[in-house]
Amino acid sequence: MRTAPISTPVDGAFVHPVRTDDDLAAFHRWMDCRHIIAVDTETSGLSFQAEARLIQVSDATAAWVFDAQRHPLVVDELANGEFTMICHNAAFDAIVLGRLLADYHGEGLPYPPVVLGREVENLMSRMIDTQVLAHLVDPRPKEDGGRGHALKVLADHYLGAGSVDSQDALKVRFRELGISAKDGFAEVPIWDEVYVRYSGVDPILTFRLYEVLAPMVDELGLTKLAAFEQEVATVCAAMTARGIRVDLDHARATLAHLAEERVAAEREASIYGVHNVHSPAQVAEALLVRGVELTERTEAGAWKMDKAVLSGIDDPVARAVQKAKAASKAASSWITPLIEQAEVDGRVHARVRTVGARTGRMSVHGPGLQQLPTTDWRVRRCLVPDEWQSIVLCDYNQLEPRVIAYLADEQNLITAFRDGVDVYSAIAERLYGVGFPTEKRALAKQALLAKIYQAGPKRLAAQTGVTEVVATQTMNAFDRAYPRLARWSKRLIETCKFNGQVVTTASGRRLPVTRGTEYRAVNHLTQATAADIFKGSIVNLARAGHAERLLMVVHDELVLQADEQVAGEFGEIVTDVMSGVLGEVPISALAKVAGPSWGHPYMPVEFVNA
DNA sequence: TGTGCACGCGCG
DNA sequence: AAAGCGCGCGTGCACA
Repeated sequence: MRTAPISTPVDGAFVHPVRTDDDLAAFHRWMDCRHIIAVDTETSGLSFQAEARLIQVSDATAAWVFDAQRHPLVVDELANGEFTMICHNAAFDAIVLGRLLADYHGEGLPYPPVVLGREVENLMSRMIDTQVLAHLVDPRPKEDGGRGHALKVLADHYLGAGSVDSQDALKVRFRELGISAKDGFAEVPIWDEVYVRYSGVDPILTFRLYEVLAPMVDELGLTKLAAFEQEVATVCAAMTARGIRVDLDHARATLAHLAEERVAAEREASIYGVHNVHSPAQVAEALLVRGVELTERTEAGAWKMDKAVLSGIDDPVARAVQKAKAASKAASSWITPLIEQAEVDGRVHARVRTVGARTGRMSVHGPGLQQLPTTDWRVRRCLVPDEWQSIVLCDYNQLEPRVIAYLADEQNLITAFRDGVDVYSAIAERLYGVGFPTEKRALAKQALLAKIYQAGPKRLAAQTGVTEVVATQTMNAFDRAYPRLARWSKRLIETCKFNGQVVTTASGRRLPVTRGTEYRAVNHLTQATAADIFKGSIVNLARAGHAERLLMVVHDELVLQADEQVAGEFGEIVTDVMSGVLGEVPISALAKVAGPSWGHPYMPVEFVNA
């Protein structure tokens, strides 16, 4: 008995539920000799351990839909087949399928991290991600004049307007069934016709999207870059699957301390009438009442009440508000997410968007491990290595300054890098002469960063505390001391204004130029080139056979774990992999053995031995 | 109740 | 003529 196919709003496309032996036989006849298919999964939610509900396999017109919990052999076939799998956001599906495989192989929760990582790596290595391809063709997010990279908008654009939105259709269906939008994906009956229809439509659109994007990728000269991104994504998906162990005892104890700190500071603030420290309007009001002069306004015209403003106000209200906000920030932005997002295995499995930024930089979320504070060591202290392992941190030395020196062919900077001297001191020396006052080093450093970010004197002044006049003099002196850098930036911006729609990095990565903000191209080119170098180190680490040691990536830093006894040597191996040259510019990295937690290098000495 | 914007703040 | 780039994510607040 065959189950009746379900029609779809997509032209010529049908969805075949696989519920009987005859359905399965028909699927196998369809699959025979295929070398490329689209794969998608539906889950009960978006968290790492969300339950798999449906698995969909398709070409451009036919989708086959499986009950994920009832078809172990299909998952095995996907994992061990010879075909390529097209997915939209492949890491998500690879992890869902990898967890199913671990289940079927009798691993059960919690999965051994390395086993799960290998399943995911194997699956990922045979997937092509249309989200990545779309990003390479046009990396602009919605908020930045682009389309973003959601399946729906990409289908609309590349396959013709009016494509169906499965998410919207499903939300309507959830409402019909009387289920909240939040719980819909967990509670909608597996064989609900609407659910199955739209679950099948997604891989069909993904397959069609691939057929359009693949030739574009080739025509734009992005074939090699796409393969490179694929390797990066494979390493990062396996890293997510393995996760990082959380010291939950330490996390809970820290949370309690932070609550005490917050309560004490809030009590202090409430004496002065501030009952909500997170309401800038209320804080401003309380300060004005106390006769404090406010000058800065926000974009929307309200009184600016950020850290920079508050720290410049000598008043108990400002101090109490800052203290309360700091404690609350640490608790709700980091410690609580670490506790809540730790899975049954006691680990966080942060996801990596390998093409997260429009520059090709990666971003991490769920939780956002790239933003953990460096000043409050208690937060990173919550993340610990596996048994008998030691955390090792390896980061590039001044990667972006080296990159911009290379791009601009600025010999006056390149010389400093080649000589291996402290580059910020070298800049200060060029600006202020031998024996410059030590505090000038920080100004010189910020001046270089200002060139990288295309900041002006106003910003440099605010950042460093010098007057705007001094900041202007500094920037001018910088341009005289590094004339090739100044000329390169100026020419790049002019070229972009004249005929620039897109600039490309050496890897071929496309960086669209937005009219009116052509100056950003200087930063985009620098940041994107640095991102390519960083990703190269990940690929090389994998090729050297050490990818399984990777715990997290933070823009120019690799967080790894290694056997305690060899952690120091391992750090050297990794920094060797990371190091190299960019033209004449040496690219170097430094390893640090952190030991029992990611937070240890950030602790004051008296804590380390305690 | 859910959503989007403004603001703030952490990182590189 | 002048321009601080790139993210994730929490709270407050207005509005559907």
